[in-house]
Amino acid sequence: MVTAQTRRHNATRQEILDAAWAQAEESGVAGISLRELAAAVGMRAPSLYTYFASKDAIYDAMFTEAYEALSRFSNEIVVEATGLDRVDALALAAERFVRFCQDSPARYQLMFTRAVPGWEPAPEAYAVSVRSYTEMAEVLAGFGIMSQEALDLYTAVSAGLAAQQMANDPAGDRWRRLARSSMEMLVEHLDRTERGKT
Amino acid sequence: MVTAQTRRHNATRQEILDAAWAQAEESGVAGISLRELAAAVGMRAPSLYTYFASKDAIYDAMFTEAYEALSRFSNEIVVEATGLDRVDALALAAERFVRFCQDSPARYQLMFTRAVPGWEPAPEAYAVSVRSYTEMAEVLAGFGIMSQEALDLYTAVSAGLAAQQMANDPAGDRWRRLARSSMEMLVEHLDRTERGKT
DNA sequence: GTCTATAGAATGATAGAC
DNA sequence: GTCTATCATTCTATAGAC
Repeated sequence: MVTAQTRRHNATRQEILDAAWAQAEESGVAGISLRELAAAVGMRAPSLYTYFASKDAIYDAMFTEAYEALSRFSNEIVVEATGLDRVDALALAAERFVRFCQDSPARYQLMFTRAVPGWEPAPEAYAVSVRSYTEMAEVLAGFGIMSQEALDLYTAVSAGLAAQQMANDPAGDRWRRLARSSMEMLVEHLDRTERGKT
Repeated sequence: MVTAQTRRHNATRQEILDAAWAQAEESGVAGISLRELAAAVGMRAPSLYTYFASKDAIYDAMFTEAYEALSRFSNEIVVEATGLDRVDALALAAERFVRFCQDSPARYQLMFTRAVPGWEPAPEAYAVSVRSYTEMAEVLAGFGIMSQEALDLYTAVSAGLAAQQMANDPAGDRWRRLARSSMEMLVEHLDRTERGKT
């Protein structure tokens, strides 16, 4: 049973996480300081330890939130892509994925680069990311990406669009706008090479 | 004129940089500590300031070295690709580029992710990276990548192969081995869409 | 050019009062 | 659950002797 007390506890926990994201956007994921973070939610640093066992536990919670957001993203794409053909669906997914990355550079750092020296996700947090990947694979299977190799090629292209966009034009659309043509490229390649594969 | 003294000075500078790379591979680029770095070359931390004006200056020198290595890489590719057709040449370039990234995860971090909070390359170091990019564009033009859009698509695909390889299989070849098929994909796409473009 | 000593600040984390 | 006080480090960087 969820008491009023635990509800309040969880709400405060969430406030801390939100402030942590804000600070990560400002100073980089590795630049989070517990003193500053506490100040942002009207506390002193030691009080944070009521809500998180350590700084690494905060990173784990953020990492988990990030992959939960990616799961929601996948589900949204499924809905929006209903009735579209393969190329349109994949183009939508890739274009939105680059947007998802641009929405939060800090989140991108945390999810896809090893930005925090000495930290790696705890097993439970890592499991969330694996589940999110599996969901994404299922969504893409619905768009005709059936083999492991096709999936790896799709992830390479969309990760590449995102990586170039984030590194060289984080606020623009220089690579994002290539989502459609790159997915035409991918689909025609798969049609040519994967006839009859599972 | 280069005196024996400045030659020794430069040699020590290089020793420090080599040790910095070693430490970056060990602890991440952001994890370099001047005390440890000095100890690795048999000095105390303050002595480093004879060779570099600041920690950021060390990052700038490393960044410069990294892009100089990428320039040498481009030149090697040109030599090795002599006589190959477009697809073979591009496949070679992409496969080697992923290897180049895998050769040094720390270098990859420094070049392509914002891994050091609060640091960005000084103008002079940045200029080296721009020059390296220009050289690479010339090499790729020789391989039939003529338009800006074609170049952006090529960089997206090869950056994507590298990003996925580094993030998910840093010691393996799961994405690197897709270099050839992804370049076939790219070339056939360009042949289809870029007939008659400059 | 290298050292000792140290400034000056920041860090994550804990003890224990309230 | 929050606080003050503080531990125990770590950090980059500088002053000044040799």
